[in-house]
Amino acid sequence: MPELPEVETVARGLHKRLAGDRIREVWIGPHKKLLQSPARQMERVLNGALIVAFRRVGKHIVGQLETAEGPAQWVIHLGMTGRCLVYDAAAEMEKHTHLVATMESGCEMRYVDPRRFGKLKVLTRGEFHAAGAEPLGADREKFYERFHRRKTPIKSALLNQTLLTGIGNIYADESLFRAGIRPRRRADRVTRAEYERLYDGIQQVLTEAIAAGGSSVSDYVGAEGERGFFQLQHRVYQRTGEPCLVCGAEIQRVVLGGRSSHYCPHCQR
DNA sequence: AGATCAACCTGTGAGC
DNA sequence: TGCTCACA
DNA sequence: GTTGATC
Repeated sequence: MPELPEVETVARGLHKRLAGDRIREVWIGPHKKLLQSPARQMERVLNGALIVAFRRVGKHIVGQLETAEGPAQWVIHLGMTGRCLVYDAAAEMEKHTHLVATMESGCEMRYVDPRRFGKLKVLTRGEFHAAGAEPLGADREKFYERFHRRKTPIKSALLNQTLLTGIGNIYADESLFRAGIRPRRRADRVTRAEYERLYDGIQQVLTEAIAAGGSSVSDYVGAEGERGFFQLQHRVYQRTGEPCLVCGAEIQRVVLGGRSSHYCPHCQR
């Protein structure tokens, strides 16, 4: 599942391969629900656009474009199974390919998404901004202020993208493990000291995951098809029934808001 | 306000 | 091999 | 992964 570290990896890969290149031709598939801008507008903006840069904003990939009409932005959300891949030549078209941008250099950027939960749009005015704060380098005090009065489970708060943007199921569980906090603890019952540990845990987990190229659970791959390897360092996520790497206790699984949560009953309180 | 569940989709692996 | 169920 | 309805 693409969360902040995976999206960061993809954005860096796209930037490396495509910055400075120009889109020569765009093909858009029939599933219009993926589009948050009309297909016509998407084609008009992308066709002939110079790719200035790609960057990550929360879980969004933002392509900075220069078009005949002026600057524009290409905003991509990968949903659960979206992939942005750069192909060298006209490789065989993968199943579930929904958009192909052929570059002047000859390579193609393809958006592939089996479940079609992703979203694509173009903006021709204004700067794209995510609802919540970036977790990496977030202000410690603001982080505490925004969380500590909530009655919702701490894990639900971490998944709330209007508070912090970019944390998903994997990194919420892994951060809570590092902080020693159970996912169901009410956010307003988490102590100040625990919030300090949680903040540090988030920084560490995200930084390490980015360095590892993200987590390749299910079929996540980066822009050049490379797998991440942070899944090898998961301490609780999808380790239900296995021994805790710290204390040996059995990792537990509970469902919270319809999503699996994994924790060590001994290390996390 | 918060919790739960369904919806949006397809693929995969487990178990019978 | 095929069906169903759980899960991402 | 996100959103919207309902209790």
